[in-house]
Amino acid sequence: MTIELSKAYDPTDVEPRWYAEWIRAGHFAAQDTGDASNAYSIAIPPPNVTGSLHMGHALFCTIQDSLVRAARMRGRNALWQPGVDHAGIATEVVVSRLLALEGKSRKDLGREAFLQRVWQWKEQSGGRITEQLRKMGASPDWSRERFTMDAQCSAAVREAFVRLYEEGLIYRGERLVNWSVAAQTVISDLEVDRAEEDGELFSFAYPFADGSGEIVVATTRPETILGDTAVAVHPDDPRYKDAIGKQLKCPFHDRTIPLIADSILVDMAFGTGAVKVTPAHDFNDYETGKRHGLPFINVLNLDGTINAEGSRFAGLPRFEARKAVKKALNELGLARGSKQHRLAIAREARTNDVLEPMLLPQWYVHAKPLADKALAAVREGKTTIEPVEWVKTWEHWLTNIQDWCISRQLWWGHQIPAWYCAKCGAVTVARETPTACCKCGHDALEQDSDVLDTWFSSALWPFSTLGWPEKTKALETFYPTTVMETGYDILFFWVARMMMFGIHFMGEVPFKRVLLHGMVCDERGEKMSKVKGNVIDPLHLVYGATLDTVVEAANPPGTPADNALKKFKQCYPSYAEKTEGFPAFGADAVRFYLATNPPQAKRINLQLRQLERAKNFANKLWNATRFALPYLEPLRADGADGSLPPASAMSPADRWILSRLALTAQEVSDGLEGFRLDECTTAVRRFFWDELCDWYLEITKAVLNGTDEVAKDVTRRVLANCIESSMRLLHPFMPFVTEELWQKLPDAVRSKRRDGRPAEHLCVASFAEASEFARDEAAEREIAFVQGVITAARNIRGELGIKPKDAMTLILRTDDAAQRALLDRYEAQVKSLTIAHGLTVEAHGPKPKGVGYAVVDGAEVIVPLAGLIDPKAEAARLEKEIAKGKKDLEKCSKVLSNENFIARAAPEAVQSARDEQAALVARLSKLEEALVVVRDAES
RNA sequence: GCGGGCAUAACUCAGCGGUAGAGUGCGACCUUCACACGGUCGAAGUCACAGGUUCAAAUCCUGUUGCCCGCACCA
Repeated sequence: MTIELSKAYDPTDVEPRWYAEWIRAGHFAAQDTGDASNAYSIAIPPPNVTGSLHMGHALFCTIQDSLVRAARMRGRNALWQPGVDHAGIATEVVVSRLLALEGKSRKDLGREAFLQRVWQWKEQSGGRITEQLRKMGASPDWSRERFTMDAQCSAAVREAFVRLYEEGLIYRGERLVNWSVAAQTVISDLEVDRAEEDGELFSFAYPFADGSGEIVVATTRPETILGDTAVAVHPDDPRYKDAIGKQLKCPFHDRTIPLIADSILVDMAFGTGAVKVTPAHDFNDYETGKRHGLPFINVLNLDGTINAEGSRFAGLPRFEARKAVKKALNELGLARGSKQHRLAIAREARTNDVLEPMLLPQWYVHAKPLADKALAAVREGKTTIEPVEWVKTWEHWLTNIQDWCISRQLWWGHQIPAWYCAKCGAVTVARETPTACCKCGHDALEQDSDVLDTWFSSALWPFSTLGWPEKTKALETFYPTTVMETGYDILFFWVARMMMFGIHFMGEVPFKRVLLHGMVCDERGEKMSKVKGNVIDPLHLVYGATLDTVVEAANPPGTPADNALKKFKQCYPSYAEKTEGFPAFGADAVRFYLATNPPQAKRINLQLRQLERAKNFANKLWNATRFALPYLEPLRADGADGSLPPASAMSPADRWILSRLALTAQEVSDGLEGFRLDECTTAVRRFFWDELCDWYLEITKAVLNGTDEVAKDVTRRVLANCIESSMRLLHPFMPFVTEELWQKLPDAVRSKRRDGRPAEHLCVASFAEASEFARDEAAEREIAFVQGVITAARNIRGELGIKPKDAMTLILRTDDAAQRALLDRYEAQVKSLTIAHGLTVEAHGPKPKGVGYAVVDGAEVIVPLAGLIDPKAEAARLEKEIAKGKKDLEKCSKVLSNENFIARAAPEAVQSARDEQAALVARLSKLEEALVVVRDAES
């Protein structure tokens, strides 16, 4: 029964079949053995429950799944811990928008009902991203899927909060924070998006209270005048020196504020050199206010309207108030003009709302002591950060760390386990809901309405998912995790915080190695964003999509189609001419392509051509296997031996390809160890395509179609093992196509599991290791010689324009017995690969006329086809070769004529230079003789 | 302003002390019995610039120029 494969590989036919199989077999399940030595674990960076798969997810999925699959095949107890986080702000924004469609607000529903709605929404659409990860071939242990809001993770959050509070590492304090009016919550400094925008710098005058003139200041936020509590100048500024200490009259209030001197805040050269100070609404002014003991006047309500402090402007929304204040100053005759001004505006990422610095009480984590331990862990090598470039950034940030504001004024999240006593005002922080105030014992307690920052629960992820605070077998087995792999953009958000909490709560780092990847960008290197219209949905690449669909997904909803298309083509120039959208590249191709990017690349410019190449590679695997399968049929016989034959039975080509395979397996192994998936994929691609397909397969055709049954058996087994091993080496990167093809191979050649048990699927078969195959340098040299001869003959053909249909014969001359033996042995292959009709192997002799000529390792390749060869062209070709040789020889001789080189360089370097020189001299003399003969024929 | 990074073939990027690499693209040829999602051959780089260390530098050091990314930013 012969297995037939279609002519071209179709991922849409193959990919959907295997995932369910793997799941059914339970291959992704990790075991809580308690044995940490054989464990390999990666905690997934939990995607937002609101999200859908983007290229960044596809990238981490590829990298992590490749590492995990390789570990699993190597017999490690591999756990890829899956899950999603609750994404406080993002989710609340999404659900609030849905409510808005019904004409309702969050507050209309109330906390309980709103949370119900969020859970409902989460149940409906929260599973989307994990479904999408399955499409990418991800192999986490789904039975352990966690959610940051589930009971286990929530218990961990509460435990962590209470412990930190009891240890004095969490406190409540009033400070200036970034308030989002739109999201109705504070956000952390890290989540602030700053971008330059055009604004207006408005100038106005503060009159001195004593009537002795005025001082002019400027502002981009005139409404903050309502909260000014000083004007500052530089102490050394001669213009204002004498006025320091005087009082200034507030335009809208019946009060005066002082003119103070501050060298930190004030830049004499900017504007008038005088700055208004609003300590409750500006970060620099806040510091200034603390330095000078100024009052802090908050003028904003949480909804962004001006509060009672704003006198007649009270109740106006902030931007209305800005206009009104300007108008009023004009009317008072205090306006002193305005000008266009570029300034960096802070916005909240999800709502794009302008953030307002506000003085509000919030909960903080005292970060310094935690950060010091995280720093030490990396310095001591307990955790390594790769690529190493990031270590400096890590150091810089952690040494200058600010306390972490962990409270958010949201409903969706872990409510802070702190209760305030209505009677004495004391705070009770507890694991279980308390019934009495810890101080006065009264029972009138109200829980803090805020929730914790999502990153707080994410920071516990590597151990909360394993059951902490319980002492579980899972923790014992998999903590510390082996690798943390994520984007460099969340080094601070997440990696640093996991390190701090991991060390603090577990007493051990949460991961031994950190691997940071870059950002997937468009073809021009621009970060993907809907605003730019360059977002590509990875699943559109996997399954294919029409151009309309692709372009629609690239832009925000509602973008006009023609405009969207134009933007898209600008971002992806290689698609400028196309009309048909994406073909189904398949998950394997997307993965393979993503894996070819080195980890130190900060930007990964999505190159659709490269992706196409990856798809073609899958097709190559398919077709090479399709070609080989019929020849492997005898291995399906009962009791057939599919193992590698002894070296003594193998031909040089057999030993050569296995030697290359050994090298490749080593490169893949090294690449995995060093997180250089680019090197892994390059190595296997080269092996399979350039070596196995282009040479070995071609060489074996003559044998497999021949009559020598013993040779056929040997070749068949070598070929089968090469293909089988290639599938094993590639499986972590391209799980679907390799599984499909591996399943089609005869049983006798399919590898077992690492522990010797049979492997029903490739995904649990033992990984291919270099030790399975022998390096054979002699065979490598021999085949390199045969390849050299073939390439030289092809070169003559190509350069001289000898068409394939032109009958060509070859004369190969060498006095070296080993070379002659090889050429005899591979006569059929040399002929077929050069399309030569005849071939003679003989000893060196006088140069014949009218021939194409080349020298390979001292052997001569002669193409005696007088009728076909243009002597002029051949002369030109030889001259080019000679010029190249002379240049090399010159370099070589120059080095060797340097006495210092002979004396100081490594002896091997000197020897190899001498060998090189000798070979070049010999080669050149042969080529020059040949040139003379050609010129003879010409004249 | 402070810190970090990058400048290598037309493009995207490897290499990081011993004679310049890959893929794509480009030019020519080939539908030869797995694959045109293929095959063969070819052209193409003074490795940003200037110094220095070394027998030897794309590779190490210093400076210059040009880009990029963080952090802090002018009221």
